[in-house]
Amino acid sequence: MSKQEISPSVIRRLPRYHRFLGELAAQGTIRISSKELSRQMGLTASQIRQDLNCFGGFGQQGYGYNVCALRDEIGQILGIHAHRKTILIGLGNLGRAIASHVNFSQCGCDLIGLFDSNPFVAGRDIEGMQVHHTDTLSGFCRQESPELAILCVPENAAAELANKLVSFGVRAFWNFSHSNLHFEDDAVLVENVHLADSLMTLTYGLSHDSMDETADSLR
Amino acid sequence: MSKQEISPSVIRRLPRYHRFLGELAAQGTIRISSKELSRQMGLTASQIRQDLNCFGGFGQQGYGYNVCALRDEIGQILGIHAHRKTILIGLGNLGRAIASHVNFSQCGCDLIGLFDSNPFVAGRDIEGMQVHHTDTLSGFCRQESPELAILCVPENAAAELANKLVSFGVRAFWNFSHSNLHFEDDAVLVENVHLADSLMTLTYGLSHDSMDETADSLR
DNA sequence: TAGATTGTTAATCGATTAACAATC
DNA sequence: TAGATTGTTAATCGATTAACAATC
Repeated sequence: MSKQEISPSVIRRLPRYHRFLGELAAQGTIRISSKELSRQMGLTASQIRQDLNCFGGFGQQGYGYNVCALRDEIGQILGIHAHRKTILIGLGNLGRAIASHVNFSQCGCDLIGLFDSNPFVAGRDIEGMQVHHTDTLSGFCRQESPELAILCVPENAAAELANKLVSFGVRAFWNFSHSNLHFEDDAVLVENVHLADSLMTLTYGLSHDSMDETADSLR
Repeated sequence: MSKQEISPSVIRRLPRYHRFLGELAAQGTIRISSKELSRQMGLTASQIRQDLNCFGGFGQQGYGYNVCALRDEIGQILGIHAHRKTILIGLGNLGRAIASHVNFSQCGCDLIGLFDSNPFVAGRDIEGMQVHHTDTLSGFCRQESPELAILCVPENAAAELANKLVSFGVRAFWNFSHSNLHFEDDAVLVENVHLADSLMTLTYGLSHDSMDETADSLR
């Protein structure tokens, strides 16, 4: 159990810290102060120090933070060395893109199985992995015990599938179907990804931008 | 210009309201109270009423909200009827998935051009649209004046490309390259999407779950 | 009218920022 | 030592929740 409950806002910033520190390390930067890091990330130095001190004192007064050491600490906190067994269900356009585009090992995940309910897709090879038919999920899970499932299935199939997977022992869902998964049992973790929501904030921004004539003429 | 500046937290909830109201409408629900909607969405009724009242009084005391009318209002606020001219650059796995998977018109966007720098990709047809070579971007933008660009290019290509596009008049970026775009000029809108960040919050959750033995044994 | 539910103000809570003593 | 920068406490700010009068 961690010291205290860490707030979601802090947790959501951790991957970003990890990313920036990785870039700094790649550039050969050895040390960095919270002030300089805040400048580069567009945060305040206070916030960075507060965030990090949720987990421990990783810096040194008068010196700052060692880039590599801090990155490693954050990686540990995130659990990126955990090799969580992960399966992906639904190999349409999006599923295939996720399978090939996301760096799973950098996220602490091992992608060990691909599944699709379409018999013309099952059997094919994608990214050097064979796609299994969803009918074989039960047996696969009994044997491999995956912890995390990525859902790239149609909206109407997601809830039923997820329930089944929970009964097979899956404890976390990265859900790209347009549904809103939710489990009473909050031992089951869910990230509902709605890409369109992110695009719509741009649509909103464009409409409410003072530069914009369309919006102006509408009011 | 809108009444007051709306907070980003409210704006980010709008697409979600829109989505839920759409589902309710599809189910034939005519009216809904903030209380019932809050139950279904996992929010508080207070928050819903506060959020909506940023934009106007869309309800009726003693009755609640008309589902369709409210949905239309939120759609207007988001600007989903704007037909923003949109281009997508980079038709690798992810670019192709975005092009085919996202419902652009529902987001107020018209996807009018696909571009790739690879001459073997340029010329091909994707989703019934011809892919142009990135060399033709300048001319295309002069002619069509797209407002929004979706970047599915490699990290190292994103910043330079984005700068060029701004000079061509593009005012908003949906950025899937692993870079962090940022413009001093805050008339340029940016949504940096880092899919892996979302996955990592699950990794974190699995590691800090009390059920988890790996994490326990590490402390 | 009575009941329901909004719109809105006030209270609370949490997250961010500022300040500064501790210390490398 | 002097300077820099952390870790941490206190102050501020903003967002969420609660309460209730207005009103359909």
